[in-house]
Amino acid sequence: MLKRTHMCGELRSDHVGQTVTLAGWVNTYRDQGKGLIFIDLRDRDGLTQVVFNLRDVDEAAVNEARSLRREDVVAVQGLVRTRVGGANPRLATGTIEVAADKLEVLGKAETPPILPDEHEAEKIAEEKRLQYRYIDLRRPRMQKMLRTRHEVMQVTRRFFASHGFLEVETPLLIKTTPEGARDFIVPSRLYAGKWYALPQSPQIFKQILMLSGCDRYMQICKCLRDEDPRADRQAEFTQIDLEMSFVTRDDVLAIMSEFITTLWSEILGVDVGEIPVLGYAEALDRYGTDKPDLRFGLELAEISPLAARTEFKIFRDALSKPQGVVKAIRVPAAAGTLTRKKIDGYERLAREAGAGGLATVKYTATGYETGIAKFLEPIADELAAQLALEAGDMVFFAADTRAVALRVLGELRVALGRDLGLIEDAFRCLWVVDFPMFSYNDERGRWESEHHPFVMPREDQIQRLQSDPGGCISSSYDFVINGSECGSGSIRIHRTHIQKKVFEILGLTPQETQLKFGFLLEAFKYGAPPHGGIAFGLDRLIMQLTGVTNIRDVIAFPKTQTGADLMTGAPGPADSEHLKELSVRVHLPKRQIPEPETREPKP
RNA sequence: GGGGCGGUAGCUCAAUUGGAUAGAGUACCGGACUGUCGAUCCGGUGGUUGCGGGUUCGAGUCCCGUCCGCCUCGCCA
Repeated sequence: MLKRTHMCGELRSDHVGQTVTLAGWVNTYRDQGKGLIFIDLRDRDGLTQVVFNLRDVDEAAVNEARSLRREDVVAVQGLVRTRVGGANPRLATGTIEVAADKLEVLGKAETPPILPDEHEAEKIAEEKRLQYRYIDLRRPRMQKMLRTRHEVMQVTRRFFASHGFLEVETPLLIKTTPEGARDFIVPSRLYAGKWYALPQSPQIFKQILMLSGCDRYMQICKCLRDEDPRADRQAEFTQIDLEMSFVTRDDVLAIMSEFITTLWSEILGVDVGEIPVLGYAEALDRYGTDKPDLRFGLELAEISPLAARTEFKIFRDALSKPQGVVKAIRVPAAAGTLTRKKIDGYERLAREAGAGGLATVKYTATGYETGIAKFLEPIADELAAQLALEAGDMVFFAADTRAVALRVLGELRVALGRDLGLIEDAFRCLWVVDFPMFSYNDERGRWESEHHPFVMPREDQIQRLQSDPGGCISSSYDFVINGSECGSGSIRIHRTHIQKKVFEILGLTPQETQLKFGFLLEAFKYGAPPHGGIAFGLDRLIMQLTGVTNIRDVIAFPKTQTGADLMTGAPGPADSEHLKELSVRVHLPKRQIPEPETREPKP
């Protein structure tokens, strides 16, 4: 076999005169007839033009080159020389070419079902790209993604190692934990009828590591949650998981801010600047969400006191509800640009978000026009002053319970920012802190953890666990970048009596607590340091760093929305022998679930 | 589980109100061409219109069911 001497993106004018050997895939071929054939050879590094010329090589080699087709794998030996036909400025190697004298076909390709062309990739059905992932991954952009992902992992390990973190692996086959997402479970062969769970996160193990004196832990680990995927969510995903002993919240935020700054600097050469900290309540009030996109303004305004002075029934009805509010969003200079159709779309969006409708008004030099203009007369000047209105602005109103109004305007804000082109090309990070400890689930009639059951209340809030669980503020924090939640953590409970109290609020009986978390409570008894940490969503960080909106594009081998792997055909059936060993019997529901189709390439 | 969009040649798409032999680009096959570079030019092969049923003289098109993919709500401590 011809041994490779260089990569396909490597050769420059400096190499002219050298005899080299390249190996890779035939990206394109251009047969000029008689005895002149060009091959663009591709590997993960780039493209190099190889030329077969009857004037330089024997006829057998030219004939073999003539039979080359796209995606054939070949090795080529030849002389690097300046291009006879002029440079190609679109290629990094565009000034040179390799004049082949030896060709070895290492892997002849059948006609490929899809081609790894960047200009085609956007059009090819994702189903096909997933089915033939090995071809799709040959695209430069996908190679770039794999490389970026690799670099992020390298930077991460280097950063945390240099800050005293130990990389420790935690088990995949673990005990199922109640609450949280649905677990994937694995039958135990040695304990008939018993099951392992796959981890939703290494949460308990990393806390145990703190009790074990590990002091600082990190791991890049797979987490599995059996819930329906979304554009930014897979059942199987990767976390950068971290935990530190003897720290306060601000200690964690400081070092994690430094990590993010380092990451963006090393991967993109971008300075993300000081990362601001925003309270949960303030984030909701100003942006209608706990993961605000700070790349544009359009902040929400609270106008309940003014709204109360109008005769508008929608406003008055909303304000008479418990937690009723009227909130407004000023859209600068939108009166001329927002079409009727767009505004109708926003009204539909508002209804889908739970609102009864969406009140609108235009502000002009002569006052309010259209929509609910007439109702605003009693508060005309004060409203204009509070919202700092200028002629040409529009205002959207949401009047409902606080939760609904915030959700409606929060979603509207994002849609407006996008539609009006207000989103700046930048990375805007922030920490959101001071989340509530619990939220009340009306359906289930009980308190649930806002984050998870091991989150410590903020130090000044501990007594509220007893008196006012709903008002109790936690020590947790979320990392948000450009409106995407990419990390989440907290200071943990390390005192048994507080942990027991939290379990009690969550409705676990002492017996259940003992059964499910007895080992953890026991562990706390024998010397537990205060500790806290965070987990970053690696996939989401890579999405931000590579500018893609689909999590499947940053995972080498992702699954579909129904949890299938279109390349391998997983999930598949287990044979009955195997099931018998595991003491598992399959009991299909009445409506049979068909096997996922295995996608064998046609012969 | 709900809502929305989509599925026609290997790939990307078209096909009028239900009407004749389902077309185009590209890939592939054959031919021409010694400086191309998303090569070009000429010719050709290629179809279970996702699958099953129904309505009709006639279905890619209409109806019912079902499968697959994407977006989304629920869900995601």
